[in-house]
Amino acid sequence: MSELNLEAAACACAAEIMGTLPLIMRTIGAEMHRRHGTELSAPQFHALRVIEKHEGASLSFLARHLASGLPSASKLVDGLVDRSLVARVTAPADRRRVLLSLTPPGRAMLEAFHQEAVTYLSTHLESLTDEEQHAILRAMSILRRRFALNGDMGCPGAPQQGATA
Amino acid sequence: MSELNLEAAACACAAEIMGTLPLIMRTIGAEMHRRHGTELSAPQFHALRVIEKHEGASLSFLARHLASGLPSASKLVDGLVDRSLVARVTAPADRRRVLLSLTPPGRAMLEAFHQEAVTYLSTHLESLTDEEQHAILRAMSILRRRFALNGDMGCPGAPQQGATA
DNA sequence: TATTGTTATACTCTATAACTATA
DNA sequence: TATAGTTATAGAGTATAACAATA
Repeated sequence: MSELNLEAAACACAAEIMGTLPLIMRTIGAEMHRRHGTELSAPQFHALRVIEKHEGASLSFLARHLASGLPSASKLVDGLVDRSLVARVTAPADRRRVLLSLTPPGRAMLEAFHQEAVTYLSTHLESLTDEEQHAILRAMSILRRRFALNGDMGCPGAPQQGATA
Repeated sequence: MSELNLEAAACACAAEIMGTLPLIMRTIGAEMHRRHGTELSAPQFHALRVIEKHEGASLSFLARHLASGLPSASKLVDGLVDRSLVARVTAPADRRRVLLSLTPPGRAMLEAFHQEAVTYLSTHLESLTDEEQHAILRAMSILRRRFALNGDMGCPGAPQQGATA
């Protein structure tokens, strides 16, 4: 019965997560949208974050991290390149591939939006006790380890070689 | 300096949340999409959850909870009504308004998807220790209180009366 | 006149399929 | 032949503006 209890506890955890995370994400999204309109959509913000963390990422790599298809990622990048937020150049070593990187304006906009979201979020957390804040930090640390993308889903630019197998 | 530290701690919390929550949400979304394709999109799932929790909600109420405009909500509901997942009837007391409710198939589909998401999530949490699971439960409880919609954003069907002012 | 909701139109995001270019 | 990416086309979601119906 201890295994059964473990599973029940995991499900209880999962249900709480399903009841809480979407609420927080919508709260942040709504506030950012209220302040900046359609200046930077959630997919665009996400794409910038991936490219920032993986400078020189290929389009396939981005698509995997976006959990979307190549055409979607390609079109998304089109818009970011048109607005000079992302640079897209052909890879010298393999001219089929592209290398993505942030332009200085792209980096600046990403940093500004991220900082603004963090600051907004923190207004909801300031009145918490030290102990409560530490509980959140600890939970985030546990969750991040559990949900971290396995092996970074391949090198930023390298072709896929059975990452899931 | 203690106030400064409190603010810094809140920002650190916020940054961890920004680094963790989107990752989890994308993981769930990608898995659900992998299993069910476009059978039920995230906005549709969210709309069903709001209507389930607030039977008889008006379109305005739904739009507020979706953090979207009335036309978006109207079109979203169009699709759900066309698929017989949601019932939309004119309110007898005020014929300008509509009352939204789940149909039995709508309720069944929502329950199935929610249960599946919870079960999938729980597979990531089963191997955690009791203490780690409790840390997550506690953090979710704290966060949910902080981000709960104030006063439910008005009664489900009632007109807005300066909720933000 | 104010409020609820819909329709018209446009843009972003995503998906599938067909295509190009490179390896 | 296989892989990386783009283009073509279609559908969902959202926004603004204009409109209809009701209060």
